[in-house]
Amino acid sequence: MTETAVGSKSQQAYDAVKARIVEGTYTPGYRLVLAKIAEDLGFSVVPVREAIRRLEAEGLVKFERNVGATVSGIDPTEYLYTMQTLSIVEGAATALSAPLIDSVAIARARAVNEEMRECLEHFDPVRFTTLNQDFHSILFEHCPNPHILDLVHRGWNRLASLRSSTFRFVPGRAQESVREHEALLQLIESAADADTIEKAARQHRAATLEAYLSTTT
Amino acid sequence: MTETAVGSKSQQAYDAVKARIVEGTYTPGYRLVLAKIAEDLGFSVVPVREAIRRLEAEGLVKFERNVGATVSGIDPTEYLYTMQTLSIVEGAATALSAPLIDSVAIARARAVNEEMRECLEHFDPVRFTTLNQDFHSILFEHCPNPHILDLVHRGWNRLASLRSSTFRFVPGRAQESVREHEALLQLIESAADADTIEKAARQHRAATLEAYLSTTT
DNA sequence: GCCATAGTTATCGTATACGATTTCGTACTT
DNA sequence: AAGTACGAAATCGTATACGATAACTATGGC
Repeated sequence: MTETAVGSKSQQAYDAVKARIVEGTYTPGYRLVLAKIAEDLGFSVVPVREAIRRLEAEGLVKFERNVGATVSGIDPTEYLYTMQTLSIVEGAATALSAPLIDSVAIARARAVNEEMRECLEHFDPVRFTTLNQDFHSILFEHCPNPHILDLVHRGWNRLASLRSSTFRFVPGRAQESVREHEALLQLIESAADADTIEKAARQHRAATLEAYLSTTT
Repeated sequence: MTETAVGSKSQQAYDAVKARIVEGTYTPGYRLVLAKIAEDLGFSVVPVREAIRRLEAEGLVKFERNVGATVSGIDPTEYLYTMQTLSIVEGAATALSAPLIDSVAIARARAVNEEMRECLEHFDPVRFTTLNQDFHSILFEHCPNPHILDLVHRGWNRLASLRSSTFRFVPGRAQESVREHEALLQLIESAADADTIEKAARQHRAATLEAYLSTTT
């Protein structure tokens, strides 16, 4: 058995659809027709329905009764709300996580940040954004409260569909970002109090949001 | 048609099961058998399945593949996590909401708090807890970010099943709580800065959690 | 007398089928 | 020519049916 972990067909359907949304095969506004997806995947509509409902609960798709599901786009307002929410929960998660981060994790994070710095030369927004997630994951992943961690993951998920291009819109922000990362690491290393770390982490994300907003206005 | 607003059967099933969990008909650990619920409600299992999945996404039920769903209990750890999460998101929601609260809403909140104070005489934990939710709802309901608001609602939902008795365990906390409410109102009235309000709201909830924890240890 | 194993039952997972609702196109009326 | 009403096609919502999985029970061997 090479594919033990696949689980139920609902699960497979969930993974498949989610993957296509994240990788951009299904773009925002795309009409998700149950029957068609079911046929593509090779099974019936029932598991697909469940998968869609789960994605709806996570906010990745919008569902309208008797009409159908569409990939929920991120209009600027939606982006703002999501980022703001993420700034709050991620800030909290990072603060709670900080005391539990050992020195090897710090080193890993610093290495990732170094890669980001190098990446600034011949700037690749997609790669930069991936590294950015890696960096922050290291910081908040030790958060002992699974609920908060779950909220952080959901936030990242919601951004996933446009995540690949976040820094495309605000290239100038990238350098600041790398600097703030280092500052954040030093706060954690020096065992700064939770409130300070939370504020810094929240502010870091809020700054990215503001940078984005200033390009559109 | 006297029941226009009921919507789909999935929705009805969702509402029905959720109601029974909240009101305590289905206690934590209760085994939710799809076929039985379907029969009770008078329709087939398919809509019930979807309802259960939604409740799972909200954390009200736990689902195990090929085994079934049970009402997710709140062991002390779970309670701690939920309260901590709620303290963070509710604090943020209250701070964001504060500038938008007009004087009539303040007056309403104050009236509710007055009721709570009266309620202290011949203490009724259930009524007190209901009023407590009313009070806080007034404060955070103006939060302009729907995602955060949604997280707050989910948090309250998770607590719903044991909410009716929260203050039964910590009767001493009730008086402090009323005092802190008034302090919170004054902060909002005086247009205190967001950070101050957020801290106060968060601390208020954290204090309830600590009071609860001190009874068990 | 206890443990292991096979059979049974309860319950879930998925497929298929059909009725319900919405949407879109077309023809008819003004 | 524009608007409305009717009808057809697409899609969703739910029911029923059956196969799959896991918990339970009883029986046999040690």
